[in-house]
Amino acid sequence: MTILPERSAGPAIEPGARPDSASDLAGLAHDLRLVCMRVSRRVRFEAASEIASHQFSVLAQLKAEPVTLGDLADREQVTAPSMSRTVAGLVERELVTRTSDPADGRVVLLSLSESGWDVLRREREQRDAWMSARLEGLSEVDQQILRDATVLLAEVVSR
Amino acid sequence: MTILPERSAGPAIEPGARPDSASDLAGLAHDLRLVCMRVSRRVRFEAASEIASHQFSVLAQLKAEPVTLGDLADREQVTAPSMSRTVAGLVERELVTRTSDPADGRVVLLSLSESGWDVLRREREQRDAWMSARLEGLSEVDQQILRDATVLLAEVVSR
DNA sequence: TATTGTTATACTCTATAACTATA
DNA sequence: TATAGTTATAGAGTATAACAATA
Repeated sequence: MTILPERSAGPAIEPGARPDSASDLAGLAHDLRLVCMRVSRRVRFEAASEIASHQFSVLAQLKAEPVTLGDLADREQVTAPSMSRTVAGLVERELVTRTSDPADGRVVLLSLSESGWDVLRREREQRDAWMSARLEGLSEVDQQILRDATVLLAEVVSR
Repeated sequence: MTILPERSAGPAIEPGARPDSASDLAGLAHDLRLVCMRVSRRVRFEAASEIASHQFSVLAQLKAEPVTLGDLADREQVTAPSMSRTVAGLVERELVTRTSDPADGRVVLLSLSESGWDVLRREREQRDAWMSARLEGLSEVDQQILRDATVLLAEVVSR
């Protein structure tokens, strides 16, 4: 039995024309993808944000280490001019710091400021709070299922 | 042991300053949210699309039944003028059909055209293909874990 | 001469305000 | 007079093309 609509097997997408096949991998792929995207969408919509989505995404890229503008553009799949502008806004808001690469004068290294960390932390807390509210009251057994699934998902998504 | 970075417990977000607590619900919420959002992001980035994200989102809203412009705007969390314009583009591309509500002359009912269904179907197939490729080769046990988790996630996200 | 990044310009998506048509 | 939707106008984000600085 399929819990989510629009199965990928067969040409029919219309309601009522869905084959029953949660036991095949394609069916799992569809249902799992859809539910993940629903989580993502609702988190983005319902966890009130103080920063635009594309800006937050850039901040998140700077968590681990300073990144060049070109790398940022690649990771976010936008052009260099576009990223240049986004970064300029973040620098103006003092969420991101620009430094020159001592080894190559052309390169600009971008890193998070203290305020940038603060924004990132608050945003994360709000998003996690939304998710925590959803999981509230789940049995230990169900929690363990989700824990195991999280490990699996993290593995397969890294492929 | 936490598999994903940036735990929500405690003030520290910096790498290396993460407490170990995958056994609490907050930790699960964080890890699960993050992996769902990663799936969503990679699907949107890597499953090549023939249609812009916000346009696709509107098409998806029209799957079940005709929807008014105002309802569409609410669901997509944009203003009516913005949705009016988005819909105008979809109507011009003949992916969406406009009809008048026989009961109320002010209301515009929007529904999917045949081409709209085609686009939706192709997009869904590409996204599912991406996800299927990730799940390829998973053991039956692991598949069952993900199936159970999908059911659980669908339930809690509906809350 | 090639590469990194910015500036110039145009197009799209979004918003608020003002307008039209219908109830 | 209130509601559903559109048009007018402006503010961002993004793209391509042209430019500046450095390697």
